[in-house]
Amino acid sequence: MNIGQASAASGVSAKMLRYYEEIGLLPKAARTEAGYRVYSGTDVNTLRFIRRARDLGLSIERIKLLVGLWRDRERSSADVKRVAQEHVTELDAKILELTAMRDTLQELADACHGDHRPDCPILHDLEGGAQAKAPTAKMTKHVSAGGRGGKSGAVPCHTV
Amino acid sequence: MNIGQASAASGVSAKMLRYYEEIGLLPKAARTEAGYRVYSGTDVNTLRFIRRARDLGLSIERIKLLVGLWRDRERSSADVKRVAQEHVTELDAKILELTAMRDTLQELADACHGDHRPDCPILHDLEGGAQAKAPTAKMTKHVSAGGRGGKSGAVPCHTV
DNA sequence: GATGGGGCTTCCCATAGTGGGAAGGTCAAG
DNA sequence: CTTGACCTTCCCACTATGGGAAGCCCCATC
Repeated sequence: MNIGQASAASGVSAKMLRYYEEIGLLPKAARTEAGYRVYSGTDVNTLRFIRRARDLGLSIERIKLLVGLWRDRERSSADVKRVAQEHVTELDAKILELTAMRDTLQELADACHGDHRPDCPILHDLEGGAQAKAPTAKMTKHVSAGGRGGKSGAVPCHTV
Repeated sequence: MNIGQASAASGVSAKMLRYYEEIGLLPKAARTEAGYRVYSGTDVNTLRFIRRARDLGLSIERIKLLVGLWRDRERSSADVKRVAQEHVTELDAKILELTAMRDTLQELADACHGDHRPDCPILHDLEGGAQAKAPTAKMTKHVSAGGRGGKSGAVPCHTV
C-alpha cells in the first residue's frame, strides 16, 4: 500500500504520516526499491487509532503512550485510564478558561448598544476595567466562570 | 521609560513588546541615542489594553482592530460589538468541541476498570469504536456536548 | 577612572501540529 | 515515449510566546 492509499484508508494525511514517522510516533515504514513508503493493513489500524485519538484532542505524546499500551498485552487498564483522565483534567481546565472568557466578553457585548455612537463598555473595560472597576459591590475579577458556555439561555448568573 | 519599566507597568513582557512592534500592533517606539526603546504613559495604557484583550483570548488581529477603534473617536460601538461577538462565537465553538471530547473521554474512562487487567474500553474505542460501536441502543455519536466541564459544584447535568 | 552588574539590543531557535509548495524521481497508461 | 498522477525530500508559514547568546550601554561603587 502506498502512502496515498494508507492516507485515504486511515483518514490521516500523507503529510502527517511522514511527520509521525519522523517524530517516532510511527516506526520507519518499509520502502520499495524506488524509495516509496509501504504500508500494511496493520499499519492502517494503527493510523486509525491515532486519528481517533487526535480527534479526542490527545497530544502526540499521550498518543505515543497509548499506542505503546495498546500494543502491550501485559498492560494494566489503570495505566490507560490514567492517561485518559489526565487529558480530561486538562480539557476541563481549558474549558473553564474559555468559558470565563466567553462569559466576560458576552456580558460586555450585551451591555454595548451596538449603534452608531462611540460609547462602548467593551472598550471601557479593556482600557482599564480590570483594575478600576467596582460597579455594584466588592466583586472583583469578573471572570465569572460559572456559566457553561452553551447557548441554553437561562440563569445568566453574571455578577455584573 | 525603558522597555523593562513599560513591561513591568503593563504586564506585557519585554519580548512581547518588541514582537508587537515588529508585527505592527504597536507603532515603532522612539529610541534614545543608544538605541534603547522609549515608552510613555500613553503607551503603557495601550499596552494594558492589549494585555487585557489577550487575557480575554482575542487574537492579535482582532486586537489590532479594537485598538484602532479605541483610538478612533468617530467609531461606532456596533463595530466594536461585532468584533467581540465574533470572538464569542469562536469561543463557543471551541468550548463545544472541547466539551464533546471531554464527555466522550470521560465516558470511556468511567467504563474502564482501571485495574491490573488489560481489558480497556478506552483502547477498544480508539481501535475502531467510532465506527463499530453500538453498545446500548441507537446512541451514536457519543459526543454528548451537554455537560459544561466546570467544577462549580451543583447540577451535574451530565447526559451520560 | 576602572570595574562590575544589570539592562538593553538583535538574532536564532523551539514550541504543536498542520498545510502549502517547489524541485525532482517513478510508475502506469496510452 | 509522453503525459499525468503519485512519490520523495526540503523549506516555509501559521499563533504567540519563551529561552538564550553575543555584544553594547548605563549607573553605582570603589
